[in-house]
Amino acid sequence: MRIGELAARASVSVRALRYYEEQNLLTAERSSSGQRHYPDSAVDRVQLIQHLYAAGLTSRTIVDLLPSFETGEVWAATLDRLSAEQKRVNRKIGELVGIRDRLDVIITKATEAKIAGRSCRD
Amino acid sequence: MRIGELAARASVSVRALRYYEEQNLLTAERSSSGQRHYPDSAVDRVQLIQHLYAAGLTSRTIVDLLPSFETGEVWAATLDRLSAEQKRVNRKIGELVGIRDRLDVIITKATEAKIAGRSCRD
DNA sequence: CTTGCCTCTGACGTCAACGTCAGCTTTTAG
DNA sequence: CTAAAAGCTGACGTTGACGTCAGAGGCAAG
Repeated sequence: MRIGELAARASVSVRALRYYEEQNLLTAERSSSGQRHYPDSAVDRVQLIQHLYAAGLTSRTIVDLLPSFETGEVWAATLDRLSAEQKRVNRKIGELVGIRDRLDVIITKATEAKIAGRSCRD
Repeated sequence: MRIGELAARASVSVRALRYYEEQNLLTAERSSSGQRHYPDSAVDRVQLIQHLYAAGLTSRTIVDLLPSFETGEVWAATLDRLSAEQKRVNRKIGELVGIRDRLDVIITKATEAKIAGRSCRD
């Protein structure tokens, strides 16, 4: 498939896909006229990349760790980085859960007060 | 306390504190010579701000929602935004847990392979 | 053929949360 | 008193993941 279709199927912009290629996160076959052509598997790859970005990993880190995600094979030197990222992600989950709980408390209180007709201004 | 001490106690930079003031997230008394003076409670406030940033909230959003966090009192219009942020945070937690689990699988496999002496290159 | 959409390669723009530097005043330690 | 440390106000720099625009070429439909 060409870049537009991949962008649509993976829900990212065309620009993002070209950027991923620039960062060596994604490769493409080229047609004789220079257009990029991707296999179906590229959709999953792009979505994985998106999830890793969302988890706070940088392009540089993703480029190092992506092979491990796809092959399951891990170099010894990579294992440390994987563990480091795991710890980082776990810390971030903790932070987010903390905020979510505070939001829960506030929202619950406000909703109860609303039902009771108190302390919820307009 | 002055800005340097607050920065140290809240583990942020002096620049960050001035930036928070610029964004109306933090106010300070001024001495006659113009120096900022903060109450002890500012430490907690700054740490809360940091956590909200870490949760992916923007300055604009924090400035709107911070009063709710501190007073527990919620305007009706604010309640929707709080819920929206809560949903966003919950989605993000889900994403992070997904990544963490994939990291778990990879690391566990790699570690077992290492123990067994297989598929962990150097 | 040509119209209209897709794609290409640069290359500059954006946005948020600060970092950093300059030049100056205030406070503190000895 | 004096020098170092800390504070002040602009104002420009940084970083990452793209957005956007210009100018040119490619491709299926009528």
